Amino acid sequence: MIPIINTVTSEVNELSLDNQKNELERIAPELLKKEKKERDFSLPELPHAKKGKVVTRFPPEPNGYLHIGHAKAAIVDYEYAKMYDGRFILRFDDTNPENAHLEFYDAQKDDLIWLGIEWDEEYNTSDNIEKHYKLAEQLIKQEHAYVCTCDTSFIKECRFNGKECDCRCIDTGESLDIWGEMISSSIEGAILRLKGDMTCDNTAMRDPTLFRIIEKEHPLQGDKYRVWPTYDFSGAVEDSISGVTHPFRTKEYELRDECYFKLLDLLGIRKPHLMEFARLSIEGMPVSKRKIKPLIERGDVLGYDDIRLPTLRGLKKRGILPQAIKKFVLEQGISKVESSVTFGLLEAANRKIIDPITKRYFYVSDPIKLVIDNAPQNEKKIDFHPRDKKLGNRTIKTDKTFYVEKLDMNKLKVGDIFRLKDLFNVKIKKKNDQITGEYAGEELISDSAKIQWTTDKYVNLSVFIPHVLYIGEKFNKDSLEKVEGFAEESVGNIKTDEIVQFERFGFVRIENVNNKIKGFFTHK
RNA sequence: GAUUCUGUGGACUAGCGGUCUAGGUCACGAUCCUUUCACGGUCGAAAUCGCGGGUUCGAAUCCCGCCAGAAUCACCA
Repeated sequence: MIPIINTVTSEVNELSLDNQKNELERIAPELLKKEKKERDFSLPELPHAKKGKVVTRFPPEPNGYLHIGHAKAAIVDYEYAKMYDGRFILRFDDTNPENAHLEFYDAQKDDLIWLGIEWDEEYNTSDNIEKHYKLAEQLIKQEHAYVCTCDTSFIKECRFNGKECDCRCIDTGESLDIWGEMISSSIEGAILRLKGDMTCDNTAMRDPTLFRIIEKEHPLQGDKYRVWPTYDFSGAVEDSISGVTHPFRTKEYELRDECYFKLLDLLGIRKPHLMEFARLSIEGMPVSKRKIKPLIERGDVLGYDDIRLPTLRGLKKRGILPQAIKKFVLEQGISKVESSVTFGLLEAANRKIIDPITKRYFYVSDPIKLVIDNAPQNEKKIDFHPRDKKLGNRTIKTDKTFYVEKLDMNKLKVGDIFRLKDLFNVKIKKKNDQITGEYAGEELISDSAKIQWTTDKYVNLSVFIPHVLYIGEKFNKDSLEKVEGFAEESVGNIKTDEIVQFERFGFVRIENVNNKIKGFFTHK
C-alpha cells in the first residue's frame, strides 16, 4: 500500500501546478469548488474523550458573586459535558473557612441557573475532609509528606535558596503523631508538606503546602475541622476521586500541573486530562474578584450588581441576556492566548438576540417643547416593532404640544421640515426656549429627519448609562452617566426586567418598582 | 532573577504539512432595505501568520535560535 501511495504522490508532484489542476478538473471537479466555511460556535474536540464518558466540573469558591470569568469556565465545562453526553459536577471548593460564606453557595447557584446551566451533581469539598485526611496519612506513611513547624518566612527563604529544613528528616512515626495532634489538639503553626524537590526549577515543586491549620468556623462544617487542605491538594484529589475526566483551569495554574500529577501518582489514584485556557479580560473592565472588591469597598461602584461591572448580576441588570454571554464566551473559545476583548463584542451578540423581540418606544432625552398650533388632533396606532406585528401596538393621542430632543432641534433651522416619526411633518417657524412649528402634511419625505417625540402626557424617566470603568489604568470618574428625559406615556406600564428599544437612543432595561421607574442603558 | 506559557488584519478567533489566492465575528467604509444612528442583505478595505534560520517537492502548521508579552514563584483559590 505505502509504495503505491509513494509512486502516485511522486507522479503527481512531477506535474506542474496547472497540470495538476487540469487533471483534478477531469477526475474530480467537485474538489475544486470552494465551499463557504461556516463557523459554528461549538467547541473543538476534546482529547481522549468518548461519548458518554466525559465528566467535567465547575469548582467555584463560595466567596462572592459570579462574574463573566466564572461564566466562561462554567459554560465551557457545561458545554463539553453536553457535547459528549457526559456529566457536569458543581463543586464548591470551600476549603478555606476564612473565605467561604454561607450566602454565596446559593447566590452562585442562582447565578448559574440564570445562565442556563444545569448540573448533574453538586457537592462541597468540605464534605470530604475525612477522605483528605486519610490520603494525607497515606502520604506520610509512604514518606512522601512531612509535618513542618518552621515559620513562614524561613520556609520561604528555604524555597528561594533550594534548601531543605530539618522537619523533612523527622521519622514517619513522629510525623504521624504531630499530624494527629494537628487535627485533634491545639498545636499551632504546623503544616503538612509534600516531599517534592527543593532544588526543582519549578518552584511549585519545592515542597508545597498540602494542609494548614485555620481556626475559624466554617459556614457548613462549623468547628469540626481545624486542618484544611490547600488548593494543590484538594483540587487534584477531588478531580480524581469524583471521576472528573476533563478538568479545566486557567493558565496561571500551569506551573502547578506537575504537583497535581505527582500527588495523584504518589496516592496511586486516577489522573484526569487536565487542560488550561487563558483568563478572560475585557478592555476597561476589571474581571476578577480581586479587582472588583476594592471598587465596591471604596464606593467607586454601587455594589456587585452595578451595571458597569462584568458580574453576572451587573450584566443582568444592564439587560445582557444569558444567551449572549454564552455566544460571547464560546466565540473566545479555550485558546491560551492572553487577549483583551472589547465589551462591544458582547454587546453585538446581545443586540442580535434582543433586536427581534424588543418593543420600540419613544424616549426624548434633554427635551424641548414643541408647539404646533394647527396640528390635527390625532389618535395614532403605532406598532411596537417595525417587522413583527405580533408584538402589538399602542395608541397615542396627540394634540398640539410635543416634546422633542434639543439636540435634534439644534441641527435644524427655521424653515426646515422634519417628521415626527410615525405621525406627520413639521415645518419650523420659530426657535426660542421652545419651538414653534407648523403642520406640514402627512406625506413621507424621504430625506427629512424622522424624530422621536412625546406628547405632554409623558413619563419622567432617568436612564443610567454605563461607560468603561478604566481608561488605561485610570478610574473613570464619569463612568456612570445619568440622562433625564420624557418617555411616552405607555412606558409607565412596562414591567421590571423588560428590555425595550428607545428609538434612536438605544436598548434599555426597565425597572419599575412601586411606580418608581428607571432605565438602565444596555447598549446602542 | 528563575520557570512556564503565548505571539494570525484595528480587536477576538479558525487553522493540527498540500483543500490557505489564510476563513469567521466585532469594529470600519460603501450600498440595498428601512417613517430609528437598530436588525438584516450585498460589496469593500484591512494579515509579508512576531523575527531569523532549518526540515520538506511543499510550512501559518514540524525543528532550532532570537525578540516581545503574560503568568507563577502563598499556610488564596
